[in-house]
Amino acid sequence: MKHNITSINDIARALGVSASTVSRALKDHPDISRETRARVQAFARSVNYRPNALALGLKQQRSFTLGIILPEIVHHFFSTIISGIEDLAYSKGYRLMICQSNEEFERERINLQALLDHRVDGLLISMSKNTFEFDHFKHAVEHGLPLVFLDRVCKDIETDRVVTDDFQGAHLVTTHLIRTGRQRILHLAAPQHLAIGRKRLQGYSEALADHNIGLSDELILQCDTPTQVLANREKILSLAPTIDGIFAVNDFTAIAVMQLLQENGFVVPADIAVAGFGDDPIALIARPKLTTVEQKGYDMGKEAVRMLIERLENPDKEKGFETKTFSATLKLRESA
Amino acid sequence: MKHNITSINDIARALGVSASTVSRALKDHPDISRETRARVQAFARSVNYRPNALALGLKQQRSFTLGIILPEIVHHFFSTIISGIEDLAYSKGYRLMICQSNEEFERERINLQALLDHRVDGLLISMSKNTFEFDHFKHAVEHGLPLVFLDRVCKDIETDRVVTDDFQGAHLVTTHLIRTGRQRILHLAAPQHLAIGRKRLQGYSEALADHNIGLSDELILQCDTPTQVLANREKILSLAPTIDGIFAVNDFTAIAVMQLLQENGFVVPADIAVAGFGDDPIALIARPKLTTVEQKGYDMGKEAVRMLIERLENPDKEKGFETKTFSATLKLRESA
DNA sequence: AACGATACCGCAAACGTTTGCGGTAATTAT
DNA sequence: ATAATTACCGCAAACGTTTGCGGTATCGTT
Repeated sequence: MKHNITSINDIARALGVSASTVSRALKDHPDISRETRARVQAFARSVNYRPNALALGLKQQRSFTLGIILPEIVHHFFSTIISGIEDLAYSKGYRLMICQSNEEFERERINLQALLDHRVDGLLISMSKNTFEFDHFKHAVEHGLPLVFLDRVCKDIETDRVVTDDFQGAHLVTTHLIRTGRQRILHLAAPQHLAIGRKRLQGYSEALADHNIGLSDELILQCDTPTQVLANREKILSLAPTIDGIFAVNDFTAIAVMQLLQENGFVVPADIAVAGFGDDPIALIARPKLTTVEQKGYDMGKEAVRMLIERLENPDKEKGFETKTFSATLKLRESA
Repeated sequence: MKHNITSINDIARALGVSASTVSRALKDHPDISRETRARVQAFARSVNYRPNALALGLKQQRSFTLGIILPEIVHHFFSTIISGIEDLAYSKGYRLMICQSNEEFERERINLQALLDHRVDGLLISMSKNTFEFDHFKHAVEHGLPLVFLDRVCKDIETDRVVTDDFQGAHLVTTHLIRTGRQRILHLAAPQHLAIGRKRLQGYSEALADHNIGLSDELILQCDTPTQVLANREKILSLAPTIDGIFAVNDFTAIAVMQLLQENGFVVPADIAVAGFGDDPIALIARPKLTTVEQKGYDMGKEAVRMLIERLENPDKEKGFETKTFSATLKLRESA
């Protein structure tokens, strides 16, 4: 609804000049006399004039808005990403339109379409777990829209990416488990169509191989949420007497399995060492405190939006796509 | 930058009709013949025509965008609020522009101004902890923009609100502590210019009074973050031998103080019972599991956006402002 | 005095969409 | 045959902003 907001046309009428004079005066354009500029600026201040971003966006073909699609906002890692994005975007004068896909392909597609309709200047996307088809991303990129994939990247689309060195992190933490005497390590894995799932499993596998420990299929379980820990409780408990370590693909899953073990008489880390991936705040709250791999959500978010804004503000600079890989850091605590 | 996106004008040229014909045909307007409507619609589909939301917004004076300002996105409670908002907004066809104030008044003010510039249809705001002056809210409301305050409300502005029954929750949990034998209960409070801080302290005070227990100023400490628990560690540890319960204003603070006590030889809940407010996932991760008051962020977010959209979609319905108060539920676990 | 240059402002089109209302041809009623 | 009505489409203005370019008055040079 019309909110009696003052426009350039209103100012023009009030001062008896044209809208183009007002527009130029507000920009301190030398074609407009100093006197007229001063009159217009003073009046604009007095009526709290603010340019309409919709009109500006239509005229300039820029909306100063970035579109973000993440799987789940409540997931701590994703909320730190958003926080990092928002902090830098705010300082650079960009607004954020944030959507969550809730791991649903269709919702991701519809949200992406809506962001395109709103003429966002660029996109930051972490792909849904259930996205197996990428035309919606292709469509966006074909429009020349800069897009940075974050964490959950789509390998079919050539574009900038910001990821954690999942392989390295998994390798580090598995190596740590082995070097502290663990030999039979269960890996609670993410779905393998996700790069992070694959790379963390690869890191785990390679670390075992590096220590001449054979890979055992029965020690790899797809289980990447607390809900799935519950769903797999019988399996996990039947394996428990035969293992001495667990590397879970994220902290929530690690803590869920740790608590399951503790509730069933196992002592962590004495009986079974447990490690996660993420270094969420819960890692410090859990007892024992969780050994995990730090994942720098905030910094990743900041870097992703920095890369995006660099493309937006240098559109003619033909720059090859980059993948920025954040190194993983092992956080040694009590659980492993 | 122009992304070669098809406009109504492009379709009009291609089909040899006028833009107004195309616009009407796309809306199945009876003034346009069936044959022309069919031709236009088929062509629009074939070129993936999508209306430009900026142009639509300018013309219709509606942007189908809601502005949200919250203190901190990484704070679990706020991320659940966003999730609730986003789920309902998505289903009703609204986009979200989300900003965080980082508890800074100036950033809240600038973010609010930017949302107004973008002509968001309505606002959902949880006030910054450091907001003591409300002209920026008044300015928004004076423009006739619907605004719903969430959780951290501003009492000087008449508008819709969604809150937790902080008083009731605090009363419930303090009563529980008393009824399980605790007599000297430390309250770790939020700043008193925040309604939630005041009401939770009031609930605590009233519960003590209800049980003929005198209120002691030395048992009220402003301390509402883990960082402040560290800052107040000497004070808390000097009080510890003289108290038998703690009611902290939020879960993070409760768990931080619980861990401080445990690290200094106290047993929870045997020596000192500890309760929080919020029922974040960390409540279940902490050991002992935290007794706390459930705060329904997701449902509050959903309700807030429902109220906002109801006003947007019924602008002529003169409806008094409401405050929806979500009841608090005590979650009894092991820490108290 | 005449001509050229400059200061200062406004016209009009454009971005993309919607819609009130008018024009014209075809159809229907008298 | 003529008048009235209707179907179907387009013109033009509007939402709010920007900007290329032209008009006019004033000033400076010859």
